[in-house]
Amino acid sequence: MGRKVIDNPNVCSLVHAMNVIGNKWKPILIYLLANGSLRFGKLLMFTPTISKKVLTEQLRELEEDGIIIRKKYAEIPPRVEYSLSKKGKALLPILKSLSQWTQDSYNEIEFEACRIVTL
Amino acid sequence: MGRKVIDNPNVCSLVHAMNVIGNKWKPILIYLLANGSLRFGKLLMFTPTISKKVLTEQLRELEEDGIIIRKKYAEIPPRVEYSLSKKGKALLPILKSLSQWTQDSYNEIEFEACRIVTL
DNA sequence: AATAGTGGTTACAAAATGGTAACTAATGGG
DNA sequence: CCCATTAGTTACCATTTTGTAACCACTATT
Repeated sequence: MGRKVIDNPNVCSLVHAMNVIGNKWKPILIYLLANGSLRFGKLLMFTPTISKKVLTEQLRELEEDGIIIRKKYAEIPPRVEYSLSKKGKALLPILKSLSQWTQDSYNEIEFEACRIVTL
Repeated sequence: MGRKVIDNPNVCSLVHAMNVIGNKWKPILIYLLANGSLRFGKLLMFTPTISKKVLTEQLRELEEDGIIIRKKYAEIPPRVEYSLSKKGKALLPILKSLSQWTQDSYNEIEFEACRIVTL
């Protein structure tokens, strides 16, 4: 009589979604790209305290998962533009509703800690 | 000329939401409680490979964040029932749409890895 | 007196994630 | 020949997260 397992495709898909977007930086990066493409340098500026290394890693993973598109121009100095793919854009309303959920569920004081993190 | 910062309340709230649900076990636990309360032992059984220690930690954090309710009965052997709070229930449609997003965006092969994890 | 059952706790270890600082490649301009 | 610019890479380290195994408290049952 072994341990029961999850074979629920909904739970499985949810786990997958979390693997794709559920970490410290990815939802922020996706949100930043909501209004169009941005260059590496801009993403670095707009994402406070992220390092080049970690930004590169996160962008690579998002690209692998088909969330963003990386367009490299053959210029010197280099120019690279990141934008949301169709999959990525489909995520926006969901991220918006998550954001809204926080705003509906917690008052200012309760998530003050978050404000500090992002200042 | 310092680095720019995020003061967007939407991004901030999204970060908060991810702090609350964006890890390996929490979305699964919330999903498991979608259809009513479950005892500690059942949650342990239905969440493959989670350890008692980690399950306890996750449940405590979800309780602190107001997502679940812990009801302890004064019985021997002990009985503890976990259920979703109002905040927790409000999360369900969002988790469902995340799950749906995966199912719309990735084919079976692409998230086969996830199936293996949950078997 | 020993054991089972439930919901934990504890000390410890391993793995995953995130961070720092220095370095690189390629080219135009002074 | 040196410097600036951009988008990285590299080696190394710190922190956070997750996991393992043993133990505990309380009572009923054998």
